[in-house]
Amino acid sequence: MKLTPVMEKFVLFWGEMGTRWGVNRSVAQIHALLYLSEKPMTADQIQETLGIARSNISNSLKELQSWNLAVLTHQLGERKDHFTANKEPWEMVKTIAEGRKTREIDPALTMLRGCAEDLENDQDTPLHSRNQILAMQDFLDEAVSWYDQMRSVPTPTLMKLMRMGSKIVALVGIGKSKS
Amino acid sequence: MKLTPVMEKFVLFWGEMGTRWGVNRSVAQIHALLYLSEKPMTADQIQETLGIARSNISNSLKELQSWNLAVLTHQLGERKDHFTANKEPWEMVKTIAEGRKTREIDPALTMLRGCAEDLENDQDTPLHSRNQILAMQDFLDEAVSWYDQMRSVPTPTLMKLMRMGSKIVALVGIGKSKS
DNA sequence: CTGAATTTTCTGTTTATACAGAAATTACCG
DNA sequence: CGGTAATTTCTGTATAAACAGAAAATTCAG
Repeated sequence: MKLTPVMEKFVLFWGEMGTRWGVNRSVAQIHALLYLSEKPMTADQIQETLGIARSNISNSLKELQSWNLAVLTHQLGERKDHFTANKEPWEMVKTIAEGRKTREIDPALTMLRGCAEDLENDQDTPLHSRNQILAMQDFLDEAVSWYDQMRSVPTPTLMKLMRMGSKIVALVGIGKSKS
Repeated sequence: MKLTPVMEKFVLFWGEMGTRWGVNRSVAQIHALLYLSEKPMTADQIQETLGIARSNISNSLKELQSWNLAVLTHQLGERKDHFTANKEPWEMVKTIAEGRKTREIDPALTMLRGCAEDLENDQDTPLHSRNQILAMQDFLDEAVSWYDQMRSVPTPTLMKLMRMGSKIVALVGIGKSKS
């Protein structure tokens, strides 16, 4: 697939973007390409389009699959593996959120719970530091509990919630009365 | 300041965490340390505690300041610069969100707007790809508009909203009736 | 079972980032 | 206007990640 200048601009920027979020450039570029592409692409097609080494494509696709950001599909009568990405930005964000939660937030909570346990028989850690650690744990616990609930809310509902913006505050009636 | 084992565990983990989010280890460690510390710390104290080079501390503090995650304070009668971090997890997250928005989302939107402009006089880009680019722009526009509204909501209100979890969906009456 | 197509793993190279130590600059005291 | 404390910038080095090409392994058709 030949990229038009606009598509190239998009793919390159997405690649740069990725690096800032701890994703490597190739992975992000391939993801952008699949996002733009109407049809599933083979590793060879990706290679021709982006001009990066075949082995990198393979590893990057594996990485994208592990995040559920790319899925392997088969085309009728074709032997090669084809890959697609979800085309809905909202679903994409949800997928990324899910990945980051399991890879980063959950381990962080495990660590924090470990800290909390250690603190029970610890006379040395200053009170303020103890409290800070526990406060972080509480915060993440709450955030995860919120996330777990929102996860089950269907995307169209989430979209509506988002479009309400801060109007939601008045609607649920908090902030005006002291509670 | 001497770190107890628990504090060390926290700081080290935070450092690892940072690398996954595109922040370098030293920066994240220093931030964690300031988060734990009751009193503002000098660069020298940080150096003694974490054992990383003086120059790194300097650069890392500059980085943290550019994110508003560390602020320079002066202690009475002390000549050295002292640094503190916000101790509230919520405020911390808000600060990070603000930084990422201006550094990453805003430029992304600028790029996308540029693409949209280019697309006006572009006959080559396939329809599907056009639509994907525009869909991403719409999504980010909406997300930013939502964020701009939420930014002005006071933290305690945000906390209450979060504690409501998905109950909020029923309260605002969406999802049940078709709209 | 053989051979071609396809994908993955392996190995060395390049590139970018993190980092330390020294030098230089800046700020502040008497 | 020195002199010293404090901080930042500069320069080289070490480390880790990204990457390419080749080799190996796997898959599938006939």
